[in-house]
Amino acid sequence: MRILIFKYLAEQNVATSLTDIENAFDKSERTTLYRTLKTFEENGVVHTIDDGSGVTKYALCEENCRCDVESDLHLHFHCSQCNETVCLTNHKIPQINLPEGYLAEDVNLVVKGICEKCNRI
Amino acid sequence: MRILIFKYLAEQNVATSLTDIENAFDKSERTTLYRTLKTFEENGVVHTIDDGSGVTKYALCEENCRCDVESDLHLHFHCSQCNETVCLTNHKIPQINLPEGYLAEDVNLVVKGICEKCNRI
DNA sequence: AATTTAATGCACTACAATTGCAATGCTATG
DNA sequence: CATAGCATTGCAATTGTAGTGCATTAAATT
Repeated sequence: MRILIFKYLAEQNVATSLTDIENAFDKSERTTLYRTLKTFEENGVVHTIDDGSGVTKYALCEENCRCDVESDLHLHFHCSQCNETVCLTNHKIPQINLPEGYLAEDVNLVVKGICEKCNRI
Repeated sequence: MRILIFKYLAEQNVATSLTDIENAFDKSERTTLYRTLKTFEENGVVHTIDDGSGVTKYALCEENCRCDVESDLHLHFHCSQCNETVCLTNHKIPQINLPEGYLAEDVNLVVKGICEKCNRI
């Protein structure tokens, strides 16, 4: 089952919500998926994305992803038209200057707009 | 009632969740607050922040805030210790380079870590 | 084979977000 | 002043996601 989930995620090139996965496998249970994804996350296989749509989405980590040891530094793009979220892994988050006394541990950067696919139509 | 809510928000220097406001006014209803805030948001009085805590937070827009006409460009800091979210209105979001074909409409940048207050303790 | 451990499925809870509808209050106009 | 129309508020209920508890099944270890 975990392997199936992994494969499914590998096929997607966009971040996928729990419900999406659930619909893809109408065999399996939400709980299983939920816990599987949690396990994946703990072991640095996937990372979660909060794209502001109110639903947590999941995406496989890249080969050299180090989101388990340091913050996940690439940005995400959420299309307000097709509602898809893509990882722009090549677009790193620029250095953020914080005021004195603030200590950054993690950075979440989500850009909303129209994705390339919808823009073409 | 709306004026009371506005005043309350003006007193806060951190972004405030619906529940926070609800507790502050144990007279009023969630629905009223909810709709009031929605009205405020539509009219550019407040902006909502998704700081990743799973709860939408609200903060008054600045004097010269133009988040109704263009994206709200300042960043937010969410303290993982005291759980407060502050608007770092002086810290603008740097220009983001997107791949060809992508059109940005809004940018949401939340930095998580330890805030100045908690860091001092 | 028996015992232990991991994985799965079902049922349920918790909480934020949201909506429908009725009741109330306010305003404008005849 | 009456009343019709609209905005605001309150209550109840619904939706949807996240998460937990427990029993059952599958797998691994001895």
